[in-house]
Amino acid sequence: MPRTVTERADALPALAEAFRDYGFDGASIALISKATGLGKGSLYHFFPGGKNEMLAAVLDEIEGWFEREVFTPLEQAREAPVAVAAMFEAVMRYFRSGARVCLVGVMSMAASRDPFGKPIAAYFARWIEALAHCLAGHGVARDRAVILSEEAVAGIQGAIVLARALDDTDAFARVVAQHRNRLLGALQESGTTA
Amino acid sequence: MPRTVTERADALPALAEAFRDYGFDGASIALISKATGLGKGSLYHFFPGGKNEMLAAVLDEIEGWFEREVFTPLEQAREAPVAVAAMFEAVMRYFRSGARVCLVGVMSMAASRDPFGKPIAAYFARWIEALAHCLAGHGVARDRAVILSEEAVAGIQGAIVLARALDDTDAFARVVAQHRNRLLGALQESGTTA
DNA sequence: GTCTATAGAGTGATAGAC
DNA sequence: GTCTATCACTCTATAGAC
Repeated sequence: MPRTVTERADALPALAEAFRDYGFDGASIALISKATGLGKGSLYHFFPGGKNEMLAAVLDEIEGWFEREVFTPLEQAREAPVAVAAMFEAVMRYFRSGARVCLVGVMSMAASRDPFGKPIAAYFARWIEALAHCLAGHGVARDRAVILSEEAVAGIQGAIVLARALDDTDAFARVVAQHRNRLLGALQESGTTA
Repeated sequence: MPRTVTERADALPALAEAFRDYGFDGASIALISKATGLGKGSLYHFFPGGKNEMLAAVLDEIEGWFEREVFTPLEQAREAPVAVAAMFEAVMRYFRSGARVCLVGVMSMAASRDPFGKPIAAYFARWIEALAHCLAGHGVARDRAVILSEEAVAGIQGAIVLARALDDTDAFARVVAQHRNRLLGALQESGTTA
């Protein structure tokens, strides 16, 4: 009967999806069990800390994904315009044009966020920092790079809210494109071409 | 023992606060009862539809407030720059510089939103429409007015997410100021001064 | 036997509804 | 206050891998 040799990490995508779809409070253990295909026994074996540990693991995986796919590429970029464009493409794909919510963003507004305040803050701070570093490294004044980055990251979060509210992924695409063009424009003005 | 002459409307502010602070799922009837000072009996007397009806009433009140304080003033504005500036001031106050979440925005991302999809969509559509009308009425090209408005409304929502995540109301102020200045700049360019 | 992954009955507490 | 359903979580039992 046992021994399906499942690893804890294998459950994370389904877990993340459950939290995204139903929220932290809304995702009951019964629902999570169904979503992951894991019995309660396995769930509590892998996550002895219960739901909190499950969410912590999911947030950690998300942070890891962004670190690899977004933050590091931005910081190591040789050509800022290419890196910035790539970031926006990655974000469009990841959030499915606003049809998929940002779990970190959702948790930042939830009451149940308290135990997760640090990873949540770190995610956004890291994103802004990486983007600003990329801009500043290519001639944009540091102060301006930071405010532009804050604005873009906030804009992406807001675009998700808008797209979900209006049930309109085009709205997401339009808003995100505005921010992309603004950043690319700032890079062009500031001119260190490579 | 009864007859404290409370009206249903009197409970709405406390109800709204409870939903904002704990989320729809997180706000239990027991908690709501304490927050409003109303017993369960009174709550179900005023809101026979239970929690769903409570949230619907709160969303309706919020929509009413924005209609009076934000949407209508924008549409009837004689001087667009003044009206736009006033909108941003009202928003800064209402959301307490990002310390207070937008209940409509939060609900747009929640799974429990299903029954509330229409008022949620209407709130954002109305906001964008009123703002775009104000801009377009003062010389900004219609298409540009719409995308600028979408971007600003999304930006405000994103600024709330960011401020909560970073626990930094200054970030909210900075991002919102960027959007305010962009709209005021667009009005200045387009020039029909009144 | 020991260890790990599994299923799921059973725990008390608390939910929303009336 | 009373109802039933469901909550997060615990525990026992067990099946294979060593």
